[in-house]
Amino acid sequence: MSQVSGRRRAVTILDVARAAGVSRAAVSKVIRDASGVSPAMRARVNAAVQELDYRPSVAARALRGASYTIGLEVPQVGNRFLTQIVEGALEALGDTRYQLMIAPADGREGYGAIEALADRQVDGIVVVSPRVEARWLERLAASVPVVMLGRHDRSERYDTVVGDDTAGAGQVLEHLVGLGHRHIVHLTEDSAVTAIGTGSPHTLRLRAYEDGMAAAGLGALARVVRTGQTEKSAQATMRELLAERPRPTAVFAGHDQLAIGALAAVVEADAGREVSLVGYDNTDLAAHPALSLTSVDQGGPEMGRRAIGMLLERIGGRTEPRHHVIRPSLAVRRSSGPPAHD
Amino acid sequence: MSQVSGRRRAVTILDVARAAGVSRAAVSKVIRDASGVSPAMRARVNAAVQELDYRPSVAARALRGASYTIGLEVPQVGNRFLTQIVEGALEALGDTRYQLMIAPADGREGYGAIEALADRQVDGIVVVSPRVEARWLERLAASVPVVMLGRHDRSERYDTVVGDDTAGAGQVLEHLVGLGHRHIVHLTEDSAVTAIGTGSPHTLRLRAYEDGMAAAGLGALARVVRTGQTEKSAQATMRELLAERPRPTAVFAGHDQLAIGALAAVVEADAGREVSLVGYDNTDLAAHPALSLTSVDQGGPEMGRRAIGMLLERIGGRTEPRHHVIRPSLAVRRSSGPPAHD
DNA sequence: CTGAAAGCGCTAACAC
DNA sequence: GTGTTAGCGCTTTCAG
Repeated sequence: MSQVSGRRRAVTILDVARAAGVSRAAVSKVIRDASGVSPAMRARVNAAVQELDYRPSVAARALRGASYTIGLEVPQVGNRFLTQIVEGALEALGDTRYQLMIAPADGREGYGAIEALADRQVDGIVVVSPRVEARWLERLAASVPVVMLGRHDRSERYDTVVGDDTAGAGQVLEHLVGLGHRHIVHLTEDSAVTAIGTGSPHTLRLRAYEDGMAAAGLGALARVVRTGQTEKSAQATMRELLAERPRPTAVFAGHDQLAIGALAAVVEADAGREVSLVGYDNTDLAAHPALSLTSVDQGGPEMGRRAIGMLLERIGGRTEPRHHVIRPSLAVRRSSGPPAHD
Repeated sequence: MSQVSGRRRAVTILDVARAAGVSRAAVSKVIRDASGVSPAMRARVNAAVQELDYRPSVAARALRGASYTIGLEVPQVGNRFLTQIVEGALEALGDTRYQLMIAPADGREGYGAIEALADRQVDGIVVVSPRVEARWLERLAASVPVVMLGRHDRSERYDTVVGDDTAGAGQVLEHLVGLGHRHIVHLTEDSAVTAIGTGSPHTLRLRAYEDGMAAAGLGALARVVRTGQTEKSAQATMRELLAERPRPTAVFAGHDQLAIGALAAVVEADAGREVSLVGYDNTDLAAHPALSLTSVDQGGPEMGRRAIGMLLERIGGRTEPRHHVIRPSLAVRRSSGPPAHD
């Protein structure tokens, strides 16, 4: 009806049809460039579209078919690693007709953001939060193509893209042990994150840490310290570690955000030369010379690109699941070095 | 009809109505908790909703009325300042029934992301990119509530939230001049950004820089250096500045990302004590002890919160425009100090 | 090659 | 208080 609070009604396909003196169906064909339209009609319709500045309603389209929207659920907008994934995804979407929509799940627990995406009839969903039940995800995947990032358990219903967390953490351990460290602490998020079945990346990193310590004959020295998921809490936890005597000589953080928080405590205590620090994700910040954080690169942008690629394949009709594993590599920087005292 | 490539058809309101033995309208009323439903019916319907795991289609709803979606257009997903805005926005959306959807405009120029949002029938749009023509925005605002962030020119059609860039940059100049600096360079993005009418934040910061220099009797020493929008390019530009003799003693960067890039060059050259650096935005990184960057805080989260507040008011019916200005404050840290040699 | 008509899932009038 | 009905804007058979 009339405009709500002075809002203008949008131009519809009917307006265009009338202006061009053709049927709605004809307009529809032209804008989708479907076959079966004469050049003359195409020209008339296009002119009318231009003239009226017509834009098809995605909602109406979605009701019939596709919304040309890819949804990406992210647990935390501020997370640099996720940001890299998004950049890769955008790149892969490039000039397809699909638009990326990011639904932030910040704070609110549960599946709200993912459901919001599904409710909006997106054509495919990339899920990043690892705290999602596999069952639930399978149900979701029954109605819309899904690719899950960073989850190791495989499903018949959805695709996955993961880094090889075991290998990555293994490289860290080799590096630190190789430098001569023995008192190596693993700093990771509280157990909620490492307890999600065996599939969570952080669980695997934790296992690999324990295995690596054991393999180096340091099993008895292995020590896992939990902290919150923010930089601030990692900083606070690291302060406590630095107050201990003897101090651990190296800390392997579960991800860069924790590592960067820990680094803050190290800088405060001016203990840079005494304790080595290694992160995971090789966030762009890690390379900053003021931080120079040794970190495992697991190719965030590549993950994003791959995820989109798989989704587009699914949308295109593929039904067999695919699972892609990315090989990580360690970027060694100044935050790690030989222990000060042997 | 039947499922596309094995995809399950979603439960519709009709399924629920049948299961509950009532009409579709009744179901609709219950799920929107509109008035005029008996407790008994409400119970039956709710049971059926649970049973079938029914979720209303947002697309279908949008066709009639609201999509309960707020769109936020961001020019760059990796930008920490934008991230803060998003966090504020999420907070303000809290437990309203509105869902935030972020449309990243990364890279692609033009209004693609904003249009994508509008096409998807969002109930309101927050626009962050300052490179948008006022005209175009006014047209958009005629069909959907819009609030524009960081733009100084006022419109009758849309709301705005801005920091007082002139005051913020003024504080920086006072700070640096007060410390005794005379060779103060302003590092800002290439002219495309500072040339968008008089409304762009960066134009105002630039003006305030020039005015501040002049007011301090340093007009002749004023020097504006342009760089790209990435950390890397700021770093490269800063390297060149550091290679000059005499070096500038202070650099005021147009925003933290540039400042952080510049800081990388400073750290590389080990010139930390010789050149002061000030940023703008007071990004969370600025507070990190390894960077400790002096920066202007313009309340990103507050901007996000305010923007959402205004949008909800518009959606609620307000039609007169509102424009909100946030007072910035300077966070002084170790990156700025008195010049080494006078 | 073109147009008429049915219907996607939902809401809002309006009858009953 | 409850159900019927007419669309919202678009795509898609299916006749012509």
